[in-house]
Amino acid sequence: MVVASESALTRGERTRGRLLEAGTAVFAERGFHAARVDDVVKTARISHGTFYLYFSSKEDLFRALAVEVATEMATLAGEFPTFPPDGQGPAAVHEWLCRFADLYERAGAVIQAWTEAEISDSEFGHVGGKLVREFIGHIAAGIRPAAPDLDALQAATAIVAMIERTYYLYISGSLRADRDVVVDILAAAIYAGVYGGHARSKTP
Amino acid sequence: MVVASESALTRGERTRGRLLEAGTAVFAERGFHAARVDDVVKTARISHGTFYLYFSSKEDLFRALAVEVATEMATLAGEFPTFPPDGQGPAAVHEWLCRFADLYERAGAVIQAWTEAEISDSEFGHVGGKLVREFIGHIAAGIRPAAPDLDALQAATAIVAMIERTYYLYISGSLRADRDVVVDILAAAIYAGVYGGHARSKTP
Amino acid sequence: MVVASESALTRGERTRGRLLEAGTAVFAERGFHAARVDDVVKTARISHGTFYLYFSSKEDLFRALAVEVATEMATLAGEFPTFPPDGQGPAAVHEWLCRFADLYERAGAVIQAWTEAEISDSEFGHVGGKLVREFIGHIAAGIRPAAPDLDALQAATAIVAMIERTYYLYISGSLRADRDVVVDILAAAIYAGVYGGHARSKTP
Amino acid sequence: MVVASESALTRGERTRGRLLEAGTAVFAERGFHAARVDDVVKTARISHGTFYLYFSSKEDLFRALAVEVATEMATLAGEFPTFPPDGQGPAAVHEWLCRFADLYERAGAVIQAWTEAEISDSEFGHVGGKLVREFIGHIAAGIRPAAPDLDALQAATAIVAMIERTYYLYISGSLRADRDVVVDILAAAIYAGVYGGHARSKTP
DNA sequence: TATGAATGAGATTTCATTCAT
DNA sequence: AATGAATGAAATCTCATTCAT
Repeated sequence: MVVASESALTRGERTRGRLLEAGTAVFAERGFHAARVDDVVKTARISHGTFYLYFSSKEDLFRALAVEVATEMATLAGEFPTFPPDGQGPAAVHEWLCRFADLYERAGAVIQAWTEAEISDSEFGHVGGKLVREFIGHIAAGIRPAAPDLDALQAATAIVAMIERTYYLYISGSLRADRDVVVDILAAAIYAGVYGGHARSKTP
Repeated sequence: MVVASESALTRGERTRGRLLEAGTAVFAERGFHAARVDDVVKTARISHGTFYLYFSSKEDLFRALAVEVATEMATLAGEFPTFPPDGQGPAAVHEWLCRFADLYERAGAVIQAWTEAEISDSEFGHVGGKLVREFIGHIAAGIRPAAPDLDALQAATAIVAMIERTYYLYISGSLRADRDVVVDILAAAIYAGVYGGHARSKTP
Repeated sequence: MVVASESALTRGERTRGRLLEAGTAVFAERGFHAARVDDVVKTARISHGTFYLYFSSKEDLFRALAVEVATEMATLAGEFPTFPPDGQGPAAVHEWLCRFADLYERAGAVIQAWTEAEISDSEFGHVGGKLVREFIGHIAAGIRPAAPDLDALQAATAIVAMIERTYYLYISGSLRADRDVVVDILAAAIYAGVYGGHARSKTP
Repeated sequence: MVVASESALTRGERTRGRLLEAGTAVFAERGFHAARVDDVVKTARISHGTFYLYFSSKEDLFRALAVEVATEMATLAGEFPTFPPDGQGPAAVHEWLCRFADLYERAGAVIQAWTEAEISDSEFGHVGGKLVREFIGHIAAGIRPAAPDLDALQAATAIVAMIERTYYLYISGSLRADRDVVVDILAAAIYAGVYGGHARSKTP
């Protein structure tokens, strides 16, 4: 029998995909420890048994998600714009921050859960630490030309910390501000830090 | 009858204190969800039964610790130095950051656990959000005189986010830097942001 | 494919059934409060975990049993014979009392436990009260034609109370009498009460 | 110092008395198994330690209460009026049933708890069985002269069962009737059973 | 490839009882 | 005679994982 291959994915690949999606949703809602495999399989509408055909454990599912996110993060970090020394190019940073916001909105939950998992499990901690250092390195490379007199690595550290936690506060609802405002806050702070001037808000 | 050594604390108060201490240690080591009451009572060297004389559940113990930490945080925030408009007073901020570091070193675990608990439990989330906004408000009050042309609340948001996450990265080991360096990074970044200049590191 | 022995019950249904049976036995032996889930699962030869797949708690298992018993009780009550006005038909009451005895022997434990549960839990109390009133109503309907001059509902109340507690005394061993004798006592008492005469015992 | 002995009871006796009172109340409200020593000492407003100065265990307290009740029961049973053969003396039975009602109202809880305790503990069971047989014996002695042709012991069994459970249904709220009506129902049923006639209700 | 019933180790919580004061 | 903090055995319940179908 000839089946028109409408879908490029095998059944197994689709099941795996649904589990990854469900995992993202459940880890987002409940965090790593509080998330139960039961929640994941109910969300994905598959059985417990099937779960273990694709992932060897709850941790394994998380690892898979974390790898996905880490890859996207690394890619995004590599695309952080190089600051020209003359203080030009604010639009590029602004646009990059928006892309970061998109990613964080989708994957912030996994990043949070990472933090949570990190405490007890050293493996994630190491991977996470490495990712953070890589991320900082990329940002440092971007700002170095603009301000050679400040320690780019140190400045980048502060910038990364600020970006991550500001988005977290935004997502968690602690900050009562619009997303545009958040992006502006961050852009302004980065400019102030790197160029020593006060970049004014873009959105009226 | 004269009592030789009148203890200032009753037996019960001492036991409660030991449980709070043990709780801090265990939440620090394992995080909120992974922490077991069993770990807490073993650390405090008391029995399971006694634990439930003082706290109705693991959540209840956490709540008590969180209130303690929140109080200390609020106090510290209220003592953030006011920036004189002439760019003086770096020493005061530096000293304040050191005090924050002390507090974070002691209580960071509870703050992390707070984040973790926040996801599923709305009560903590609300309290946490309120605390963050208060904290930001105090910092904003401190920097407002120095740079009236930037939105102090927005700047304070970025600063608080940066401070918190930078210390977190330091404590979690993702940053391979000394504590002095971390304090310097933050001080420099805050100065750059507020005064628009590059405050150079104190430690060579 | 032809399945050799198609079981009418799924595996799950059989497990649930075994738990209900085990519950009846354990509540019978130890009463409601003293019964431990551990006893039930050991009797049913299944694991603790499985128990909680079928019942959310010990109370829940009891509820299920109570519903079963209440249904049987209600059915039996509905079949109480109508007394012909001429004092005929002792055999029918005698036979009905035997059926009640059978039910009480099987389910008396649950009825006792009901009483026990009733004290603290209002839900069971209400259900139990309703069941008793229904039961009394059916008996009242049966005796009304025989003795229209006595308040059938009041007489039925006394009859039901007497039946229940007499069987209880018999089951609990307080009465040192054979079951046949117990049935005779009750039949005689009911006849005496309803027809105003002394129905003599059947067993010499 | 001379103390006017206003109270004939020592402090210890008063404490013991308060524990007995509290025990009655708590067993009444929660039943034997669900009653916690904590409830008893809180009700009596004494400490856990003191409880164990007077009673060696929760069961011991119950035993003491049960003995009190059993004694009162036995006394009351001994005062059941003798039925004259001519069908006179309804007033005496009516009055006796009222006294039983008083006792049951005060001590019914202990009687219920007895039933509950009986299941697991054989000692109480035996004592309870003996009490019931004694009780039945006294009632049998009372009705024997009235109706020599019926087996007085069997009739008494039915009467006792009926009385006990009817009051129970009344106390537990399953019966929605006034106490006077309950007494009347029982009196009527006893008369009908013993004299073979329909004794009509006393209360209009 | 999929199912879902079953498992059992381990977590939380309760409460009768003891003991130092 | 009284206190109440502390105990610990035992009970309830959860959930990641396995396994027979």
